[in-house]
Amino acid sequence: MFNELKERGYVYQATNEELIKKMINNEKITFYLGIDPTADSLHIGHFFALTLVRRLQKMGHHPIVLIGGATALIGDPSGRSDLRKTLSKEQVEYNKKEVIELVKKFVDVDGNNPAKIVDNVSWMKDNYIDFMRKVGVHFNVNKMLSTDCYKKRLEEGGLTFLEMGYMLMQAYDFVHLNETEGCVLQVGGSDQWANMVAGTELFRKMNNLSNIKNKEIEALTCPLLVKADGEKMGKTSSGTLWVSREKTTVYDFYQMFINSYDEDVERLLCFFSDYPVSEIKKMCKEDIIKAKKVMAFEVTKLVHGEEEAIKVQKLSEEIFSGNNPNNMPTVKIEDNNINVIDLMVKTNLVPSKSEARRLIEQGGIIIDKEKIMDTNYIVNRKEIVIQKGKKTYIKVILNEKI
RNA sequence: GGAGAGGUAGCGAAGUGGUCAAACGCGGCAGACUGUAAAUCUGUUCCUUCGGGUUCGGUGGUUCAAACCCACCUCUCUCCA
Repeated sequence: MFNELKERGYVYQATNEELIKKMINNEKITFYLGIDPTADSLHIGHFFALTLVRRLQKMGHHPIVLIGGATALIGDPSGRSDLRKTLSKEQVEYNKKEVIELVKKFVDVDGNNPAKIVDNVSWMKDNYIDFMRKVGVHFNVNKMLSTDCYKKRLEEGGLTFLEMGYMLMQAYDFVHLNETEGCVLQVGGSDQWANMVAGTELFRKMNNLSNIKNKEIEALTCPLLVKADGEKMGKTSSGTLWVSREKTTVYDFYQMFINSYDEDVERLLCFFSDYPVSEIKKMCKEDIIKAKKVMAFEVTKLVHGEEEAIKVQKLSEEIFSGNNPNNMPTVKIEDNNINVIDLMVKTNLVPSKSEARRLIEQGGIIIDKEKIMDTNYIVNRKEIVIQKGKKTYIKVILNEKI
């Protein structure tokens, strides 16, 4: 079972790979993944980590998903070059609700091996002195500063004590979950490595168990979801790629994956589909375009459900084969006899009139299959399909009471 | 608290009284080529009623004229405590 995870590319760093392998293959363990509710939705990176949780859960291991209600108030400095904006308590409360709902969609919280969802705010109520005496003593600042995760913050300067506190909290979470839930493994993205290792070390120090075998707790990271160009996956021109359809439409979500680099397809299929690795390799070798389609479909299915995935795949194919399907992304506006430029701004196709004008001058606007070169073009039909560049299509219905 | 260095368009970074809507690089967008991929080449990248308008941390000031000079404020960094 461990080998399957490894083959699929989930295993990046491990505190003790042999031991983790044994745990996963021979035991039914309790493990956890932490997510800080720093936004009111999850992005694709969170979702990726959750697919590891799903896989472990399917193998019979017991998942805990920790929602970092306390840690979100501090803000993880890992890998950052600037101080995180501090969130208000109300904001975190709201985010928590939204995030929990999404987590419930992706990880089984019913059935005979339900995942448990916990919030670290419930045990982070210790007073400061107690916490510092219990946890703070075990942290060596020199050592903390030498870790990679503080590197950028250190280079940019201005690392605050608040941020240093983050690691102590996350480390303590692990110890606490071990005490209360018997949790022995933490999984997470590789950016969390230092925080996770801090947890295993804190555990050892607090229990003074360095020489007792089989009493260890372990950490396992999966690689960061990056594209072939090294950029983090999920950054789009309109912002982050979210997994809630209110924040990123199913269509945009699907398009994001269908536009992936060829080199990324195999890896993404390993993560987001259940096809055997050998078959995935074969698929990519034989027909990369087809494999890409399968990949985009599978991710969309996982995130938005099979019905939506089928719908959106069909839609995408129709649009890009030149047809104008009914359920194309549609915008309704009140006007009639409207200038193209105003229309483009009004439908949010472009942020400004200048941008609209530029696009037209460069031949990037096509309305009902006719290239528009005149910035004074007037649209007087009831319904048009407007195309911006090669990939953006919307249908506009005019003269509609909103 | 003291001393110094800084804050320029999405980012990095030039510019230090008029010729600056501000070089250059990255990123973004569009065009050509393609496979809704990559690479490459070309154009473009504050807003505009195309007259102009509003930008260079903030607020005042000097000047015919300020990103550039002065004062105060604010934020960041480095060194000292």
